[in-house]
Amino acid sequence: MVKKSTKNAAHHVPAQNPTLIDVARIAGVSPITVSRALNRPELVSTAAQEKVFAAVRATGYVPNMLAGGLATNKSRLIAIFVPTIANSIFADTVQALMDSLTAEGYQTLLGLTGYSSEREEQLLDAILGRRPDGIVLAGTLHTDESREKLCKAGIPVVEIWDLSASPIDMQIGFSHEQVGIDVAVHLFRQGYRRFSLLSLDDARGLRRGRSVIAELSALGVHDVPIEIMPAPATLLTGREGLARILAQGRSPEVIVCSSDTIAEGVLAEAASRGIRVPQELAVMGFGDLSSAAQVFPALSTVRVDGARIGLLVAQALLVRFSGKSPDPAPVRIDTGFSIIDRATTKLL
Amino acid sequence: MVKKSTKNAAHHVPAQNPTLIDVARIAGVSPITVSRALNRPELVSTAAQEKVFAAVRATGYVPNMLAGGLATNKSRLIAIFVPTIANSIFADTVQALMDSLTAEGYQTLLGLTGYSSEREEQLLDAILGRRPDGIVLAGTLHTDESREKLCKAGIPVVEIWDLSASPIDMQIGFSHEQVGIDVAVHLFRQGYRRFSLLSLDDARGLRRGRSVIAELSALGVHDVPIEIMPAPATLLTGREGLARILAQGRSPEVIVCSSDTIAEGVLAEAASRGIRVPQELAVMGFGDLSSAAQVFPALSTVRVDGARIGLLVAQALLVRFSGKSPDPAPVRIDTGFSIIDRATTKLL
DNA sequence: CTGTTAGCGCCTTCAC
DNA sequence: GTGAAGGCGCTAACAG
Repeated sequence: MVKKSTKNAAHHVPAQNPTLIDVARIAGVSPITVSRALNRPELVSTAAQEKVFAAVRATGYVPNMLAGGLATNKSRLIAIFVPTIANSIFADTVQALMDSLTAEGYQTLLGLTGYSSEREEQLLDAILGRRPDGIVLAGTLHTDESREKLCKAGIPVVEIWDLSASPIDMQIGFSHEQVGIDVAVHLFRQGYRRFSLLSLDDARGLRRGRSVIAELSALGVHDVPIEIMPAPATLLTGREGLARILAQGRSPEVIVCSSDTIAEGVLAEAASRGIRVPQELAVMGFGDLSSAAQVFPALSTVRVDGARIGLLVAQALLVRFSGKSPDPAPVRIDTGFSIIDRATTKLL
Repeated sequence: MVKKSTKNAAHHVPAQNPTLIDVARIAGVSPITVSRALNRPELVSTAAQEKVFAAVRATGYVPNMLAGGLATNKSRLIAIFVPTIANSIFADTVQALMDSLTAEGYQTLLGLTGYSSEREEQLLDAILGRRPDGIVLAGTLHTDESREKLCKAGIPVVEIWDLSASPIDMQIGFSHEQVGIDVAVHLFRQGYRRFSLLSLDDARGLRRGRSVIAELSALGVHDVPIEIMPAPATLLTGREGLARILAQGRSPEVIVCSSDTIAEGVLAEAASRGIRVPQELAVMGFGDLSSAAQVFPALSTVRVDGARIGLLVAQALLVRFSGKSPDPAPVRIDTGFSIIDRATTKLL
């Protein structure tokens, strides 16, 4: 490394990022005044403020948040864990959350947990090292150590897209069991009796699926088969899923899929086989991913308002940060969902 | 705020995150030895290492990277700017980049620039404040001030998904002009003569479109119309786009779209109007978003290997970071693209 | 191989 | 309304 001391030599060297002290010197005030002018301007006279702002502009000063964070023990960083962002039902949530937080001066650290719990552990450590002010969990945390570490971190945690028992801290989501029940009842009322389920090997998807099966059973429809596909979900997953179901000699009237991506694959496979949807085969998805209806007028789905969840999460966190109450009110919001029936009505 | 001093009182207080000093005390070594054991274990005796690791485990110590970053002037943070992540052609790139960087101990700061250049400015400031070690630009930087700030930040910058003139620093992408030329030539050779373009109001999309028009003109096909839709791209954009084109009384043989999302909308609109694709209307997309072929066997597209770009970016950055050369080799990689023709062959 | 000293850039506390 | 001193947690640089 080249030693470039001699602070005075402001020749044409990249000049090292200017610091608050540089700004103070140029503004002719003390460093702390600069700090205050930038962070709590109400504590500083207008005259001083102007001198400071001028100096900031002149130097192109950008506050070093690493230093600020170290001093205040606040990073203004929120970590959010998601299995993946490609083609993800969480995309809207992440986007909304980031938008809201950015507007309040927070940044987001995205953690892609993927499908390996080992990766997840490492990632958690790495991110905890950044001392985030809050953590949002969109996927499930697979290992117990992870959960423990989270708790010990002593920061707000929001689990989203679910309402499990045993919350770590806050929860903003909906009941996957209820989804299963509502889907089952809805389709049953439409007149469907021969069901097949197609699910990703994913905790929540399976919970929804089991709930569908249980409810159907209560309605008198037994032995509903479920085909489980390995992660990750792609369109091929759906195509192959339908192929398998048909290869088993089943002839369902309706296929309930654990995600829209899979459902779209089913539609593609049906199309390539000349099966008319929904007349010969109805398809139900989940997530209303990318407004699937606009491409597939015949796809019904369970719509979850991902953006709203993101918004609520941001609010909940910001309230926590502003809150003085040492023992904050517990947050547990059921955001609900809605069944969008575009074309499952059975044509008898 | 409740004052919780008296470090000895390790009763059942959340105990404040343990610091390196706590670990050192417990391990019976000096703080710097702990630091070294964790960061450059080769400089520390095995005996000391073991004492340190034991103490780390006992305390659940997680290094504070804010402090570390401040001391080393390295944040191990890479910022990446993308217009949006929902339904984005950059998703694969982001995913691949994050995966590679995470494996090397770097984290990613995602910046969603959206479509407002004002937002972009703020965002840039906020992120520069984190002192990232590198910046990746997937979208275009709209304002000149932004570009200047970037340069003055004095860190590696990688512009991706493009090969414009006047690079800021490194470039990893392909020529959008070349895409236009290749698409034009390809379709012309297939026998198409009546074209319509449908583009988002987006700098690169328009560059591709203009290039298609110019090349077609060179081939003797003139007056190719281009319909420009406002951002953001959704499936509705495509549907409406086709509707407009048809409403103008045009009857193109092929529609060249600026993105797969738009192309999928066109397919949906065509389907709802009973227009057979590709027999009556061929459709060409761009990006090969989420392997569109698997859903739309009749959609041709320009395939870009987004994941590979992400990988190359990570490599380029890591080389820079390891590199001692004060004047590193310039990086400008043409990743190319390929035209995937699934069904544009004209059936005469 | 290990420890000491000093300081990264900022903000808190307390004084004026 | 402003400033001076000290420290946040960690790691360079230099000793030993």
